[in-house]
Amino acid sequence: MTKEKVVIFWYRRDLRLEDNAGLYHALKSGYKVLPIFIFDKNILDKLENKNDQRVEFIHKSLTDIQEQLISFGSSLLVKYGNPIEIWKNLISDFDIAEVYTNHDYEKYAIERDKQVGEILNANGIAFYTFKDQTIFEKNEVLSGAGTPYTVFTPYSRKWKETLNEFYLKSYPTEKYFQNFIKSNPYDLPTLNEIGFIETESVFPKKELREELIKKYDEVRDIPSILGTSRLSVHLRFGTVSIRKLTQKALALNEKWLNELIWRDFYMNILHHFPHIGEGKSFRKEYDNIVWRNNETEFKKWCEGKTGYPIVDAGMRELNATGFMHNRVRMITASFLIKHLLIDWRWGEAYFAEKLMDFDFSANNGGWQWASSSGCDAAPYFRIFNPTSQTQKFDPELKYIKKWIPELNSFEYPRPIVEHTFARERVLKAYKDALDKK
DNA sequence: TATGGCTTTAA
DNA sequence: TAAAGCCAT
Repeated sequence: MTKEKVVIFWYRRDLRLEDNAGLYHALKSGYKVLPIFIFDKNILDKLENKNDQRVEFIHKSLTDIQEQLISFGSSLLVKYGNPIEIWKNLISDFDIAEVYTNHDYEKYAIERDKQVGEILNANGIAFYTFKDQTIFEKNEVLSGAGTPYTVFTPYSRKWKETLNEFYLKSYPTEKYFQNFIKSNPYDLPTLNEIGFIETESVFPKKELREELIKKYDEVRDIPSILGTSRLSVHLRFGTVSIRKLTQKALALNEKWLNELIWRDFYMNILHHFPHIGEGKSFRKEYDNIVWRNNETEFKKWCEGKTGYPIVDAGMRELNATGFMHNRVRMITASFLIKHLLIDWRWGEAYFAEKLMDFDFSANNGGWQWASSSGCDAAPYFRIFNPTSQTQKFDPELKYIKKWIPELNSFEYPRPIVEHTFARERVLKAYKDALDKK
């Protein structure tokens, strides 16, 4: 008996059924659609922490999708292994007509997709990919001269000019759910089977708190308030649609819209300047800085024991929850780089390991901003003063006390370095490096 | 076989 | 950004 020809939709960081570009096109292909997800051994094996909340988040999101699919007689197929090997097996297990997926702009993903595409094409299978996780990508927002923007403000202006209703329209996938292939439910591998353990994490809700977003511009900088959307993890894994959120942002709050545009901006920067994906500074002259890279101090920073309360509170929030308020991300990053004169890549890697919402382009963009090596970065002589940042954004020490209960006891460490001394030290290091060119 | 300018395309 | 299709007069 010949197998029925199917189209495969490959889920990656777009873990939702609704308003999903690649899924929509798959469902309209004229073939029955088998949705799949691959737990990538190459990525998972590098995660040292076996109670990684992100793996659990993915697992939970897949379970949600699975429940919906089962409710109308279809099922998600979830595999665990090396994607190249998995694809070879899929090709022999199914009679695949076409494969659909959404763009991913990270270095590893681009290489993986290229290899998968070659294998599929060699077997006569077309591989179709779509923009889904950004509003604009690649060359859709360019300057008048046809070059990519490297400064946010003109980029955002052009972004807003280019925007129209069409770009925000939802893909009505729900009209075509009958085009998923009917199947008995496939078993999802358990977390345990892929080498991880349950953490009983509580994840932020994916519903947008509209009343809060209306006041976003007033409260977003106060880390003691839940004044931000807390949707970053959902954007990271695509459990919410960027088009729907952008519609909301246009209606609710301009400042918050700008945050979504920053996200597009950094993803576009990664596309146009791939050297930042290879551990290099956006501005190459900043790779001449001679870092101190003191491992003991780095460890203290990681553990939240620098003796600077706002820095320590942030690092402890990160360690305890996998999240850090964005204002505090800037302060802790600036402190590591400029007060301790430690290579921003060390901090970038630590955030990458710990942040539930970790996204390469946004994380790298943020760290290069703080280190002054990035596009549209803070000037190198801008050095956050932890004390005045505290006075401005946590004057009653509410946030700090939440994370440092021993603040006023002898247990709390003395400052690791004196502010004015550190300031002069880093200014000289930067000056020396930048003069060298 | 009628009208105007360009490109492509649908959510 | 709404509605279509394709090329040149």
